This record gives sequence, C-alpha cells and structure tokens, in this order.
Amino acid sequence: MAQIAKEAGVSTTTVSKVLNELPGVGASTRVRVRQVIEQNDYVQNHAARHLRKRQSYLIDLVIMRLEGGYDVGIMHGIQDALEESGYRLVVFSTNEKEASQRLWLRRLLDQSTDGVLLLLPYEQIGLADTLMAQGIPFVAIGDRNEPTSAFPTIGSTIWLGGYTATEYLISLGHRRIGIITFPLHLTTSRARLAGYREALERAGIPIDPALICEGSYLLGDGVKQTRYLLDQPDPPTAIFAGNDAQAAGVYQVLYERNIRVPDQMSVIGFDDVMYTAQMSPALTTIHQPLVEIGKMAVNMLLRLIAGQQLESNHVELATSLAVRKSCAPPRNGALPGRPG
Amino acid sequence: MAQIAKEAGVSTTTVSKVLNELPGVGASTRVRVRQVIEQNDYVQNHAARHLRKRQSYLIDLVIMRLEGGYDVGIMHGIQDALEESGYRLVVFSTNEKEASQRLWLRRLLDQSTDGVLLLLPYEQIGLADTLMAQGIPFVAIGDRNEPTSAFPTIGSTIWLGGYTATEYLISLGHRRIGIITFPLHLTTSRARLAGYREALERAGIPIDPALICEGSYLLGDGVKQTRYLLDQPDPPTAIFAGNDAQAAGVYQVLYERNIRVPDQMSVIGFDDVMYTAQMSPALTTIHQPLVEIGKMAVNMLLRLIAGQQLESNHVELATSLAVRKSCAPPRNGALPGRPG
DNA sequence: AACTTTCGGGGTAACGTTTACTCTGTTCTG
DNA sequence: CAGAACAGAGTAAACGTTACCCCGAAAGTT
Repeated sequence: MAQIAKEAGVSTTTVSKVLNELPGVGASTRVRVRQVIEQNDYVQNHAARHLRKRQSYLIDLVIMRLEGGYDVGIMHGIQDALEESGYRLVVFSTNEKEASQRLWLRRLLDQSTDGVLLLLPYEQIGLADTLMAQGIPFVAIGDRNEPTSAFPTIGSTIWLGGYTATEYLISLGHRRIGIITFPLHLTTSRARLAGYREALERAGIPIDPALICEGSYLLGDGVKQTRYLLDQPDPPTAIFAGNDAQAAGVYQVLYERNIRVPDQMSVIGFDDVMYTAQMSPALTTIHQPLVEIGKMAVNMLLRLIAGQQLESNHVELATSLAVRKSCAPPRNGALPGRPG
Repeated sequence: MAQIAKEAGVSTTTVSKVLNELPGVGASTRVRVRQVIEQNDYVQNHAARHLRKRQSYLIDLVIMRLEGGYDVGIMHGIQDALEESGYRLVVFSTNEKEASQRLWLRRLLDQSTDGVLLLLPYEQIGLADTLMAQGIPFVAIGDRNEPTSAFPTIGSTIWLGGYTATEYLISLGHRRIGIITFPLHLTTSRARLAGYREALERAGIPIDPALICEGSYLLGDGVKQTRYLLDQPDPPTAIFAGNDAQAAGVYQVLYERNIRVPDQMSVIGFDDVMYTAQMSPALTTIHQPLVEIGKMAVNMLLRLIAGQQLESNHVELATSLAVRKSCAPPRNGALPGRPG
C-alpha cells in the first residue's frame, strides 16, 4: 500500500480512503489512485485488514457430516448468496464427535469468524448457547425442536408438506396410505404426521394406527418399516416416506419383492434432494426449497452481522409438491406374495 | 496476551514462546504461564497471528459445483485429514462462471490462503498456472488430462478399474458387454476404455465397436446411450457405465422397459459414490477410494505448505471392485421388446 | 581464575491496514 | 476584509502477535 501511495504521490491514508470508498478525497485524486492500484494489481492484505477492523470476512458453516442430499442443496443456496458478498465460507464437520466440536468452538472465539450457520440435526445444537454467550451472530437451519427458540432459525412448512403429500395420494384414489416418520419426539416429525392426519380427516378416511410407523431418518429404516407395512394383512397402496433416503429404502424392498412403482405401489418422499431424479422411477416428493433456505439463511446472517434487527426470528419457506413418476392411482387386486 | 503476561509476571515474549512451544523458557515458568492461560480462557487472536506469521491457517477447496456424489466423498476425506491439523477449510464453488473464478482468485492473492485443493473437471484448471505463478501451494484432485503435468495431482487407477469391471462381467459369463464412456479426448476416459479392451482381449472375446458409445458424465447420457445399446439387433447382456450417475440413467431406461436388473441385464458403475447404496438394486461398481484420495490430497498439500518436497508429483490410489446386486450371469433368451 | 558457552528471559520493532486527529489552504458569510 | 466553515490530504497511533537481538547469570572449559 505504501508502494501505491508513493507512486500516486499521496499518503497511505488517502489510498485507504479510496479503497474503502470513504469521503474526504477529491475526485481527481480518487481517479489517479484508482489507476495506480489497477496498474499494480494491488490487493489488500487480508490479515492486516482483519486485525484492524475486527472483521474476518469469513463465515462458518457447521455441519454434522456431509450426507450428499439435504445438506448439499442448502450449501448451494449458501454459496449462491455468498458469491458477491465478499465473504468466504468455512465448512466444518463435527463428525458427530463432541471433542471436535469443542475444539472448533475454541477456535471461533479468536474473532476469526464473523458469523455462523448451524446445520445440525435436532438437539445437537448445544452450540447455540455458547454462540449466544459469546455474542457471535448465527442462524440455525432446519426445523428445530423448539420453534420458539431465542435464536434465529429458518426452515420450511413441514405440516403443509405432510398435508400436501397425503392429499395428493388421496386425490389419486388411495385410501390406505402408510407413513414412515422420524422419531416422534421431534417437532418436525410430529408436524408432518399432523399434516397427514389432517388430510385423511378432511377426506373422511379413518386413521389406521397400523399404517403409521416410526423410524429414524436413514435408508435402513425405510427398508425395515416397508417390510413391516407390506407384511400386514391389509397392506397400504401407497407409502409416504419421512425423507428421500427412506424412500430409497422403500424402493429397495419393493424391488426385491418385485412390486412395481407406481403401478402396484405409490411412493412419495420428502425433501427433494438432488438424487431423487436419479432414482428409478423418478421419485415424486415434497419439495423443500433447499436452495432458497440456504440463501435466506445467509441473508439473515449477514443482516445480523451488520447489526441490523431481523423482522422475524423464525422464518419458514413454503414446501411444494414435486410430481414425478412414483405415484399413480391404486390398482385393484392384492399384491403378489413374496417371491421365491 | 498482555493481560496474561502481567498475571504470570513475565513478558509477552515469554507468553508467545510458551504458546508456540518454542525453546527459551524454563520448565517452571512454562507451567505457570500455561496455568494462567487456562484460567483466563485465553485464545490467540487469529488476525494478528496471521499478519505476523504470514500464515492464515486456511486452505481453500475450489470446486465447480457440489454434486453430491464424487465430490462429497472426497470432502469427507479432506475434512478427516484436516481435523487435527489446525487448518480450516474454505469451500468455494466457481458455479461454472469464469468471472466468479477470477474474483476468487484475486482474493487469494492477499495471502489469505495457505494452500489450495483443486477439484475441477478436466481442463477447467487454468487456475493451476496462476497458482504456480503466484507460488501458492496446491494439489489437483482427479484424473487429469496430462498425468505428466508440472503440478502435483492425485487420482486413482482408472485403467485397472476398467479392466477389473470388465473382467468381472466376463467371469460371470458375459460375452457382449456394452460400455458407455466419457468424451474420448480425455485421458481418464481412454484409460477406462483401454482396460475394457485389455480384459476382452485376454479373454479372447472380439471387440465390437457397436457396443462402445461415448457420452458425457451426466445421467442424461446414460439414458440416451442405454437406449442406443438396447435398440441394437444384438444388444449386450451387461452394461458398464462411465460413472454412477450414468448408471442411474441406465437403471431408468431398464425400469421403463421393464428389464430386471440383474436377472435380464447386468449393470456396473464407476466411482462408488454415496448414493449407489440407495439405488435399487444396489449398484455393483468400481470403488474409487474417494475418502483416501481426499486425505492424501490434504497430506500432500500440508507437506507442500511446510516446504517439504513430495516423493512423487503424481499419486494414484488403487480402485477396487464393489460387488453389490446389479450383476449376475447372463440369461439365455432375447430381451423383451419395448413395452407399449 | 578468566574465558566461553548455554540458558532463561526481556525489549523493541515490525507485519499492513484503518482511523482519530491535525494541518493547510480555499471559499463563504456578515 | 476578518473570521468561520469546510474540504482535501497527511500524521501517527493503534490492532495483537512474533522475530530478532540483547542481557545477565549460571555452568562448563582451559
């Protein structure tokens, strides 16, 4: 910078003012300094700037472990929103280890981050308290257990998603609709189930508890619960999975048993992650606006960093139905028995 | 830090020495200073350290766009290897935009990165030259067009993968094996094809050019080329896809046409990305050690950053066969015609 | 005993910015 | 025309570390 100042015949102060677009510099000087800067390919030193301004221009994304679905969609949104902002994104996986979380946390306290995005499942976010205590701005992404939490969160309309999916299946003519949920102590899970119930009730279809089964958010549970559903005396004609990974599990069982989707069984997922298009047949699912959620999270965070107040501490974006090829009207006639 | 120094009755110099584990401090003093540091929950200021040491403890990963397969596997490896290193990972998506790449590059020049991992397809890496010119350490991940390149690269044994996959299908009894490749001007693509040829030749099976078709690395091309293969007068009994996404495209066509995998058609993929397990039936594929590649890339980079020489500029890790459920011995009898 | 080496430790000056403050002309006001 | 007001530009002091050099004392060497 001293170099620039000398060449332009001004002081470093003036150069700094030009770079930061501060007032107090004459128009002609400003132009001249700009030119010299261009010519020399000068870039500000990040560290010095960081030290002086107490801003790192870094924001941290904390994630349990990159799964390749939900999280990737959100990361796209984050990257998009950050692109022009001048901020860089630091990604940190906790790998489900407490210790590594604490290690990371310590490192955040040295003012090396301007804000944090939390993309952690459910209660995992003990981090939130620490961040609040430290006064580090942050936003929690995903549907939290306590929507009334003191910190900013962003999610989507889960209840509506549950309702929409169920209503769609009903509109196709299904009466016996199986649903696989997440652990029911989670708000998000209960919301989805409530939407399912509401849709059935409105259609005047009695709710059969035998068609509701609880699983985790993993593919394996999709497999297990599907077997359970199919082995009932009066199995469903459609299955509503808790997320797309579970739906993949549903597909596996159906494929094994030679049950065609959607001819013999309709399947609907939740989330609309990237690989749904790669499933055969393409999965009809409830679309969560993952990219938009990511973008919005960044916008909220940047506003917090800038010291602005958020209009609302809790934002929900709308889910919608993504119709692909895994749902059809039910066929009459019983399912084929187990092969072999 | 001044605070700590005062409380421990030493100078900041000594505190610094303790923190950096430098010699020149007595054992008892060292312990005392440590205690005071603990008590005060003191953390070093990142910016100041960065400014003084000219090290940011940040490394940048440049990626075109997170896809959720190949890249996620590699990121896992990177995260694992970085966990204890004290480095943080900055992720940057170029989003296929030249402009945004240049923007990013400018920002790197302010010494705000200690090293770069390049995870870009094929020739996209014009970046490499700039990085070399700037003297920024970097490693390119993935199988490059020019394995003899001047910069460090890491990949896997593609030729062997092509050979192994083909040999496996032959061992199951297949004689007519279709292969879908990437654009053939790419080394990686040619290597795979050469492996395929070698396996056929060794088995004494003549090579039928009609069974070799060129595509991109996308699912859509898997669809297109599969249709082409199936519509031939004497279609293959097995298809070797260029990667797992292509294999998903193969699955789609087979599902549409009601051709069962693996009973009526064997399918083998390449890469072994996360979601192969979610495909129905689970995809047999050539496993690329993505996690290990990521780890190794980090190790190489850290060594470069430390100013050490690498034993070899170009590292290849071994591919292997991941047997799942999409391959079986061929059945006699023609495939069913097109449905409808 | 005088000299040299080693060790523990401190003082000071950077590192490259930003910013509060000062200074110098020029223009405006009464 | 004197004084105020103001704009443009510069001075110097931070920001929190670490690198380098120095000093004094203890220990080892001749």
